[in-house]
Amino acid sequence: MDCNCVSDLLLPPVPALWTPGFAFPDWAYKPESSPGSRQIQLWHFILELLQKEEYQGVIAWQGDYGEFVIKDPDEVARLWGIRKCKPHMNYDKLSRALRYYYNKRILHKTKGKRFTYKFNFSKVVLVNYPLLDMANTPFFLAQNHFSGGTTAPDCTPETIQSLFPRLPESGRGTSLFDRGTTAPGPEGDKLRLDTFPFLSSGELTRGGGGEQTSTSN
DNA sequence: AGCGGAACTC
DNA sequence: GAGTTCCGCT
Repeated sequence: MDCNCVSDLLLPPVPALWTPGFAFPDWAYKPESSPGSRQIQLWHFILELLQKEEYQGVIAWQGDYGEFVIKDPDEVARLWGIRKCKPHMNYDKLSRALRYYYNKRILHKTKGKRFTYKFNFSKVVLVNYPLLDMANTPFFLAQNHFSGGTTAPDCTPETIQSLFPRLPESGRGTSLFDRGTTAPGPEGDKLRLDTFPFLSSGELTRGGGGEQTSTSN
């Protein structure tokens, strides 16, 4: 009625554009919780932003594998607020939700680095596909993951946008509600098993709290 | 900035 | 279960 975010039907598939050198496991994306849904998980949304180049000024991969930094906390919070139709979202609240993932071991904080978190992809995978046979799975070949991604669906853009002071036109010139930004591209992204360290080594090892101390900040 | 408890919603 | 909102503490 008031905020019906369910127009995730006619969204085109997105090209598997990825940051060079950063092979991200696309299968981490849950097909069910695609672009339109307000039931999207936060970590999922984060992934969605990270996937798109236009948000690299806002949030981007940085540092170790699975590590990302929120460059513009307010903006990320705003985008999250739009997606969830929560006009009063802010980074304070968002970070609380992020903290929720600590216990779930989906995320953890990179200590010493501001606004920097790290994914536990091993956990992410287990959460989504508990019985997934990595070696031979259709997910690797035929994954139709996201589309217009960050596009706010039917939260009535006009309504939402009126609630949010900042305009998307500023800086990067990325319209939040523009669905035509992603051109259809080659889907032949052959994912390689050896790009996922945790499958063999398992990077989930964090003994008892003693972690790496960063050089910055 | 970052943390976690607690009450609350969906 | 997955946040959201509010809070006090470091």
